[in-house]
Amino acid sequence: MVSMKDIAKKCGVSVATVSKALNGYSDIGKEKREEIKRCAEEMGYFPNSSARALKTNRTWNLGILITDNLHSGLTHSYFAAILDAIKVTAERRGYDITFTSMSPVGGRKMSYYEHCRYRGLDGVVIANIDFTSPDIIELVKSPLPIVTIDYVFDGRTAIVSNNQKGMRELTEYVFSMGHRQIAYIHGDDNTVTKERLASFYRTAEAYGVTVPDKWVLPSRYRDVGMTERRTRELLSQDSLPTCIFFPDDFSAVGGMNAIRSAGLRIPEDISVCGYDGIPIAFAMYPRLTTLRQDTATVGKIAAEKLISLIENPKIALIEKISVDGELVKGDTVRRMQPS
Amino acid sequence: MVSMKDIAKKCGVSVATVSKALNGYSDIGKEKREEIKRCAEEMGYFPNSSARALKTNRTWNLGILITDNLHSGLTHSYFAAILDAIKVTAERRGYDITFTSMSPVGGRKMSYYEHCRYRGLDGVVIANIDFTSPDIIELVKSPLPIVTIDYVFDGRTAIVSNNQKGMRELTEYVFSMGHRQIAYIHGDDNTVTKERLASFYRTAEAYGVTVPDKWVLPSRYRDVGMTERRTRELLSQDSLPTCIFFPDDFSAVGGMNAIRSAGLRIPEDISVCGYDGIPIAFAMYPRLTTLRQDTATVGKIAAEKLISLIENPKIALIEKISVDGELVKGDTVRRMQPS
DNA sequence: ACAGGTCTTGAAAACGTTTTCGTAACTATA
DNA sequence: TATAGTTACGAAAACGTTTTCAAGACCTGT
Repeated sequence: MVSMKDIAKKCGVSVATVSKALNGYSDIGKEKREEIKRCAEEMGYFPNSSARALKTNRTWNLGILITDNLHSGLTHSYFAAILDAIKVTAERRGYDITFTSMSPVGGRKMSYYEHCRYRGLDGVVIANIDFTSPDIIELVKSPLPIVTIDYVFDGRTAIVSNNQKGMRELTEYVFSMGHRQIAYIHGDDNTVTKERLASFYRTAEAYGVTVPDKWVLPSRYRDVGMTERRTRELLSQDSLPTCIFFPDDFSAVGGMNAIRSAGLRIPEDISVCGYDGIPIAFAMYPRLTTLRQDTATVGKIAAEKLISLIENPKIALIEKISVDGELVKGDTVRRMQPS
Repeated sequence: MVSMKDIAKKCGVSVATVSKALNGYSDIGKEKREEIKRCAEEMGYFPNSSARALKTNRTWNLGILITDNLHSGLTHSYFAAILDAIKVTAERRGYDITFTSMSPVGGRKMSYYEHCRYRGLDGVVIANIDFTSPDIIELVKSPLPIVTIDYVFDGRTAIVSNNQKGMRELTEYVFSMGHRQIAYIHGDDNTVTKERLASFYRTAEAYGVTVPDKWVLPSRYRDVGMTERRTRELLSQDSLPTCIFFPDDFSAVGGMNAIRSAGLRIPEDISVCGYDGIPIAFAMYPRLTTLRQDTATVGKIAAEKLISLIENPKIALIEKISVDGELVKGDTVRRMQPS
């Protein structure tokens, strides 16, 4: 491995001079700088990030905390898409991405925060995780630059998909299509769900519609089986809604199966909506009516805000940023005839 | 940040002693070792990975190269699942995962290999990438421990999903259901596709069936639109197959749309198969007949082999490991009546 | 010719570890 | 008691950088 020392020797200068020439300091003569740069290139020199980090306390490395209890959030297409955007943006700014776990190193378990210190990460993005766990709290309370996704901590920058507006748009669309009997099979009990539910109720109220409790059933995100069962329960009631909202696009597939095996057609007999806008929603037939969350923007902003928190700790603002989604009308909500 | 120096001062010993006590060297007295360990714990000491890496040339960090030309492979559920398994396995063994890109650092573009050197990665997993690009070739020819996924390089360990066997099983199943007219709309022209195609032809031949060229059409993996168009073309021919193979489960959705909008039912009028076994395949109705690739095992073995390559460079074998998938019968292939 | 200024450069310390080698103090053996 | 062997510890160098500070070289204007 060729180091600055080798370049210094070859060029007949000191290591300090090489360092400064390569890092663009102004106090190195033009010809000398050129020569050193050429030398470095020729010899295939590359800096050693460990040595640099040791000296500067900057690793140009961002941590990602995206593991949920079951699995890593990678198989969750919403978070995978966000991670993708974070990665692209970070790389463009010269940062790498490292996963942050609680794995044991050298025999001793490390907390998330300890792990981040160990690796010297410049900052961390936290997403799709149990935000109430003590380990996360410790990390959030630490002095590390941090950005959270879809969850807000006091005094920390957060990027959230605008569930309130999204749900409102989706609900308004359904109302505008003439529906008045709407059921909502919703996801796990967390802040995202609370926001969507609240927005759902508020919008219905604005239309003067009261949603009966029996039409609001709990399921879980991405749980096809449970959503299918809940849908079956719903369909066994004596009065049926004309439209059903599902927790997300994926679980909606389960719900739609339940509907079809009950002999009902979508959307002729019953309309449905998903949430997320995952690729399959655009591909399926009929195209699913849903609200596409703007994962690309969420990820991009998360990375940008984190980096500005790192690079301008004085100036950077602590913000809560809402990213709007986009209504995808699709074909699973039919227009009701005015009765 | 508390360092070994602080512990040494507090315990009245030298830094060397602290280092050895913490790393379990045998030449430190039992009581002293205990005291030092206790001290370290109390003071909240954690090692500095940069300093350690600088000295030992080991980072306990694995690189992942999974970016394809369009986007990062993260949104590709097959690779996301593999990455997930790699991550879990690596973490269990004390390694972290860092993405390896070609981003510019310090103004200069780096090749993949340069990037790996820069970060001091102990090894790299390469997947879902253009294996013919010069940058990849450079990396593969480098002295770095490397494992490739679904592509074989000479003298390098590779983990491949057993496409040959998988396609054979799928084809045999379809034949066993009485089908003799089978079409194959296949994916991009790469080694995976070649293997599947070859296996498809070979199996058909074993059943004494010749597949007409007009029934073997090129599409692209995960391309719903193109697969839908190709399917339409296929359906416009005057003689129709009784079963269609699609590039993968995702694009199969497009194909199925084409079939249905031609007024044909699945599987009553025409049978279909996907490939991959992504979650949606199990959720859709009717359940898709497909071949589930064992992503968990592929990822796990990839990580394990890479780590043994790193830790036992002398002993570790260069291998080509085939991971079998599993036939998922589903409900999209109907049993043909013997005519 | 000299003071003061501007450009260039290098010596050296520091970052936090690991590891080699030396040595002092014991312990066992003859 | 002298010798050899063992055990426990520390001094110091090294890894590859960055950065401060001093200083030499070269001007400029008086």
